[in-house]
Amino acid sequence: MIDAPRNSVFDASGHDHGACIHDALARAETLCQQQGLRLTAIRRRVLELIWENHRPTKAYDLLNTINAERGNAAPPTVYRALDFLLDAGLIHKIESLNAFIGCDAGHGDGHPKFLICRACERVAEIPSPAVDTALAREAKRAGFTIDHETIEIGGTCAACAHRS
Amino acid sequence: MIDAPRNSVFDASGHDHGACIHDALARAETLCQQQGLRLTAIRRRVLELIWENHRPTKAYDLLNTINAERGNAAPPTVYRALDFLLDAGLIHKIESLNAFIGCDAGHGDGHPKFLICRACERVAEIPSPAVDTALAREAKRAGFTIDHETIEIGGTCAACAHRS
DNA sequence: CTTAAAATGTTATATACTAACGATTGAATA
DNA sequence: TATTCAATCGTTAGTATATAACATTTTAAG
Repeated sequence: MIDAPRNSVFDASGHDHGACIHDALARAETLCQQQGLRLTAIRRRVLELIWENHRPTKAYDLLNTINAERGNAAPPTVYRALDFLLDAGLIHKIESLNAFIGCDAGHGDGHPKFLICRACERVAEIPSPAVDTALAREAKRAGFTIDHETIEIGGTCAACAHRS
Repeated sequence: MIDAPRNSVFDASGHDHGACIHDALARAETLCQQQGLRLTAIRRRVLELIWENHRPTKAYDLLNTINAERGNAAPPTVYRALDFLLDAGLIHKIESLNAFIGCDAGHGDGHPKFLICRACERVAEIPSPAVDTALAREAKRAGFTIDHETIEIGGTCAACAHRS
């Protein structure tokens, strides 16, 4: 068996989740301040819920939670917040799950890529310049101009494989 | 400007679409025969409609067409056919579009990867062993076992870039 | 033929997302 | 500080995507 590398999302040991959420929100505050964006109460709360969950989170789960808290949320309430967070680069949408996850900047400068464990439902954002390079080469061969990449790898993480 | 390679889906010239549909259905018949699967009338018709369209095709568009033809189709009619075709490997789902496209085996032995032109809505299934290799290496590093890859590259094909 | 499994029909419902418009808030500036 | 205009939010309604559950029909195998 191969251990998940330290700091991988798949390695839950040594993960101070409170600090993790706090850091993510602090980064969001900073980014919004720098860019002149307004991290309003709803937007902040949605981002916080996504990080608290620390798994791909569905829009309607967010909606239910927010409704329980404030009582007056409708779908647009949540979808607008999600759109804002997506545009700001603070979250990503996982297309294959119709769900949203906090951006941990694990993709570096490249396009985001995800390893998605079907057993524990956790998602690791991985960098891979080699993948970007290979895709860029294929696109060039086809004369294709890349706007956006959806790269979602489903499977089983080391911890879950070990458990079973 | 770079021309799309011959035989690319993005190169419409020289594409005999009638033969293309015919070949796809013949391949499906053969595959089902070999595997003991039943390509029933509905399943065959859904596959045919997807190939006729030759673009990512929505479930409810299929539903409307089939309803116009047979009059008694409900969502499960179409989704069951789609599930069968997906399981048989005869079509792929494009997650970022919630749509389905015929498998042209352009991925070879590797995982399917798609270039999706937002202008003409065409999709090319591309092989890229280099991408597969790079992803396999990343997965191995993380101790992650890959089941399925969703790789969908959105952008503009050569022909559409040239037109504008 | 009989029978059991596979496939389909049918109704209902769950989940995902957006359009449209009025009310409120808040930052910029007259 | 009062005004104003754009951004945000509330609210209603509707569209789009997908599945659950169960009845009926078809089909292949015994």
